[in-house]
Amino acid sequence: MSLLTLLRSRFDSVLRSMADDTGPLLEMIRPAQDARFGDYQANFAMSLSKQLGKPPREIAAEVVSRLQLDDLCEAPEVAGPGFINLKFRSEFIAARITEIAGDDRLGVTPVDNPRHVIVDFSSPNVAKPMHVGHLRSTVIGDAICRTLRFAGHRVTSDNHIGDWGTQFGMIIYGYRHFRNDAAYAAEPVAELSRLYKLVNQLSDYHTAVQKLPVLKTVLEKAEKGVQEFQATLDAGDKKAQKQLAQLQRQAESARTELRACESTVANLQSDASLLAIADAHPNIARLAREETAKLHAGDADNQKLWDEFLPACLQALQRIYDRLGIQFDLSLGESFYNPMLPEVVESLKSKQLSTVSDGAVCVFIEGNRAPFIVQKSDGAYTYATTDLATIRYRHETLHADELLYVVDNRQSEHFQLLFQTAQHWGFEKLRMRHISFGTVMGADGKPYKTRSGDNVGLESLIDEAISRARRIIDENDNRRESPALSEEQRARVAEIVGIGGIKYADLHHNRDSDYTFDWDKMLATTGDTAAYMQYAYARICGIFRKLQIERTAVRSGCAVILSCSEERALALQLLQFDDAIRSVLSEYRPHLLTAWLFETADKFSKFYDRCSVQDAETEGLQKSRLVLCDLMARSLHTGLSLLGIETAEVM
RNA sequence: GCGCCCGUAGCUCAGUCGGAUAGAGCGACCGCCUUCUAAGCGGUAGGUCAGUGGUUCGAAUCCACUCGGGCGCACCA
Repeated sequence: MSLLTLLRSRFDSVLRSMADDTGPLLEMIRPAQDARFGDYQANFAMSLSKQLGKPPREIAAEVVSRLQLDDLCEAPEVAGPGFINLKFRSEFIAARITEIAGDDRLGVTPVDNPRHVIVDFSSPNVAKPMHVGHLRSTVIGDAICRTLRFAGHRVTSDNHIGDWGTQFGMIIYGYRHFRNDAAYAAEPVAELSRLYKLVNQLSDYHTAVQKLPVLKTVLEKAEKGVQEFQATLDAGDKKAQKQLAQLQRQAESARTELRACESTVANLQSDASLLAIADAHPNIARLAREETAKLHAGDADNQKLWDEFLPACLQALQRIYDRLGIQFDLSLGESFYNPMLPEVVESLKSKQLSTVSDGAVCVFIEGNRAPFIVQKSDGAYTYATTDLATIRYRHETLHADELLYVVDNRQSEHFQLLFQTAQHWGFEKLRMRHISFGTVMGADGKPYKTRSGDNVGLESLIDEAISRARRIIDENDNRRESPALSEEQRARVAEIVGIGGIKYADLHHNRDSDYTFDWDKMLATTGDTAAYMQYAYARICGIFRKLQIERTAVRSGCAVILSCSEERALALQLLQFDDAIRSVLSEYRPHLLTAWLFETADKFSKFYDRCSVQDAETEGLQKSRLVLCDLMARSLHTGLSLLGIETAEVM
């Protein structure tokens, strides 16, 4: 049982006689903020004071007098306005460590009510190379799956691949008109990706050409508006000043948009051969859309091309997942749900959930102005329809209890509408949750892009991380009197550290926040990084190597002695792994696990610094320290593995 | 115009659905290797928690407004 659960159950029996609902009060028992206040603190007395009409300190004293805690804690102390400070007895901590020393689960008890959770993450489009925008979903989703599984839930990871959207029309169009056969034969995915980009570029060009005069007019109007307003402006009128600023912002954004448009046009026109192609395909955007429509309508030729393209595309994706060490139980793409879509719309209609508006079949959710469009006016279905079909399939066929969607926060409105529609549609019992996350930013404060403005490819990102890690490893090992690593080991460690660095950097931020991508911080050997944790792990392995002791030899029958504050702090920290896992899963926030890992590694480093294992005063103390070391190593290894991060025995 | 999110140390970020003197890492400065991996450890400096008002025993946290920034908003996914 976790320490918190244990404490709370003891408090619960006392609080029951004082309050109807003890839940919120028990929530207020937490790890102490400051070591001076002990290990844990209970803060409920103050909020209980009004309810009971007694001073908080009196309440706290009464609770303390009735508490049965002697076997766990020193005598509780009432402090300040009514805090109850708790300190575990060192004998209790030592006994618990001995108990879990041989436990594969490191003291983490499986959940009481396992659920079947389907986690929908990564979800790239095929034919477009994966880029840094897919990183967070992939890494966070994987960490959530692993943690849920470890906690005892049944988990199905599902990659909802975009394999049926408009990009296929573009590829088909490109393939028919611009294909380079030799390139296609050699590297089909690269060639398809080139074709996609080309068609996309040509479409954008024509759109930009059309938009140009409109944007010019908009800008002129906006600028004129600013001038006129300025002319009549009363300098003392704050409201007018604000209005002016707004008009100026509008003009500025019109200017930005116009410039972007102009540069799209200029870029293409600067390339004569490209311009010739563009001129020869003036309606490329519409024609590409029509290819998509034909595919969806069951056109045999397009279907044949799709069947031909898809395996190669999936294989390319798989290569990246293999490098990242990520596996999916299912990869049911959009195409899988295509046959179910008409029925979904029929069902919504028959339940009178939908209305037709401007020719489109829509579900209107109260409080939302925007409709949830399930069938466009041209008869085509949307991703809303697919998402509904997916929900039904996951619940009725896969028997999921809970669905998690690891998707960036710009889609939050879509998911709100989706979940509410699904609830009205009859899935009230199914838990559905959008696990949203922020954007990966560059040093310039804008979404992370290459210098030329393209998305950063995931493959090159991985390569870069590994090669940077390799440089650090070489430098360190070469500095030693006799290098500890072979060429093969260095290459392997570089992968572990490089990929671990990418993942850790992502996971250690609260997922809601945008975060700034920074190579130097990501692969720093100091501070809160994967490398620091991995290094701590390798140092422990070094102790066992040096003393020529098998790690498994200390997992049973060794008494734990906590002879100094560093040992005690480390031991207590290790007992909190269970609570760390719980906290991660309560709102699906992996950064709470990175925080625990860092604190643990930090406490270990202090222990390592001041408590020699080799030169322990007694044999018993050495054994005890070996127990702590082994448990520490396994906690680090397990904790990192829940984040999808590997460790090396030697670094 | 409507809606959602954000503003915390020089930088990057935490801050556990209201709790004690607001934390960490990096950077800066000062120390520590004849001793298990110094990719380590100890210490110092650094804050008007964007601003104003409110709610109460108590606010970075809740409410209102203001300022500043980001992102969505009808047939793309």
